Amino acid sequence: MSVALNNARFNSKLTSQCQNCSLSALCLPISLADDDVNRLDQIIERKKPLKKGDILFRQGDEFESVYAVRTGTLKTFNITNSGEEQITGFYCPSELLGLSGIDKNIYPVSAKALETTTVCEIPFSHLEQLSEQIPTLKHQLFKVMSRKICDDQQMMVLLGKKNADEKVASLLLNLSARFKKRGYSATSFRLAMSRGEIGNYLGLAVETVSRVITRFQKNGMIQVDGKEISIIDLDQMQKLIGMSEDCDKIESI
Amino acid sequence: MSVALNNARFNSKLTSQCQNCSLSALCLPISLADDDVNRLDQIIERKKPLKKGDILFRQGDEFESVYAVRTGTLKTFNITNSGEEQITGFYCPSELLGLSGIDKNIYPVSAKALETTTVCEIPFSHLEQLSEQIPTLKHQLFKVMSRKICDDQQMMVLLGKKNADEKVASLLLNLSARFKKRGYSATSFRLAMSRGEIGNYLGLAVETVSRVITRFQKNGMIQVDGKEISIIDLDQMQKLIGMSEDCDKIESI
DNA sequence: TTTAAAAATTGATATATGTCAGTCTTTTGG
DNA sequence: CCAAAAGACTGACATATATCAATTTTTAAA
Repeated sequence: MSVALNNARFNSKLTSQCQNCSLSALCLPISLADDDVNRLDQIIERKKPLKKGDILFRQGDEFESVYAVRTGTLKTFNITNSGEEQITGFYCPSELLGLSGIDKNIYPVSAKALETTTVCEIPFSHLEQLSEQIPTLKHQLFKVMSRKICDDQQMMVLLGKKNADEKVASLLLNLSARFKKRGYSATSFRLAMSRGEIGNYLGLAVETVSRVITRFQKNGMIQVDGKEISIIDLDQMQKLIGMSEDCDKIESI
Repeated sequence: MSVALNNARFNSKLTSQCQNCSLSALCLPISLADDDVNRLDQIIERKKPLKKGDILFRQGDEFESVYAVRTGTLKTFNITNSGEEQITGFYCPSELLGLSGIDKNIYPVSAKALETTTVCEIPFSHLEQLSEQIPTLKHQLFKVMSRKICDDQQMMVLLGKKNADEKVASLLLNLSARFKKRGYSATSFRLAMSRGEIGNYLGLAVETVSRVITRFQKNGMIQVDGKEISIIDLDQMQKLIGMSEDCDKIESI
């Protein structure tokens, strides 16, 4: 992207693709030296785009890589013994997925594209090796995993303590924050997932999700056109969930 | 402990405390060389016992250490904006807590002893440094964190999809498995946490927990005397939750 | 573009679990 | 050892959300 080149990095001698990737500010450890970025770049494989519905990895597959989302969205899920799908997360650009596979060398969930999606594949053994030579990278990895633990625990709070309204509002605000971080609008975005997937993720029936969204719209809190969402009254919404989503709260202290 | 000394390690030249700790098989990376164990040992501080109700660290405190439980039990929890406590985990001997603090350098939860408890404090900066010199240790750390992510996601499935019976049964079987791993009885143990704490953790009212436990007892599935629990019909209980708790299932493939 | 299939919405009803209240039991501190 | 407080249990009732069913809208395929 010429835009990407016309920034502060324009004068860099780097030739790496990571360097030129519009996501690098988010996905690269901030303080990696130029040379380190090049080394990281060399272990990354850019895979061809996934179409909607394509599987990136399957529950039970041997764990080899973690993936950074470049464009699009994925969901991770397990198939429970009773055969139902349980969604455990949604992944947007710049986010890393697959970390849960490290423990047993097997992915404990499947990952599926919700729309056309591109990812960078990062073979974990290489990443781990490289992290031996680059302490900052190692620390970043610890941080990313720690944040995931923190986020998942917030999700536990949501599932255990919140009512349907709070659950849906939390998801919308969470997505909003993630879009914002990537430089997109915090108040107007497109949901890549269906109402059914939202319900599955939040522990609600589809019908309940639908009703909550309708109610929010009648309240004038949001405006909805299919998958397009505009948050009209961000304040009210934040109040609704008691905003200070704990992990987030701490961030702002 | 003389018992500990009378095992295969008796002939070791190691003098470290970790080496002699009855938990070492669980808490030490299995394949650390003797010398590495000694180095690990040197960074660990053994703290004086916590009494029931004592706080190990507080939500918002600066993150400095992770802790390995030696004896006793702790819970981690956050105080939500509305002032309620939400328990995010219980920690038994050999388990590591505090990892969620790495990300923001602040503990996002508090940790409190449920009974008299001893822990080893492991300053994280030292551990991280040491992990640079001992790749196996680094890998173990990644694994521990990955497992935590995996476990938390299972918890999300539990909270989102399971009914009260399944939730309580899942917790009992989960505790059972953890006791078993440490060499204790898998079918007879003492709950360190109150019914209220169980309910809080599982997203249920105390009364519901009480009723479920009573029902299980009437079914002859368990026998209860206050906090003492005996699982009578493990099979039935495993069937109840559809056993193959996913992460566990994969382990057994 | 037309048609079939999938997803979303809405209403009526059922139900699991929460809430409230009272009692009994266990734990704890003096 | 006793008294007070905390925890646990049980029943009656309330309610949020699930389930079922029917309709409308959107998406995907031919």
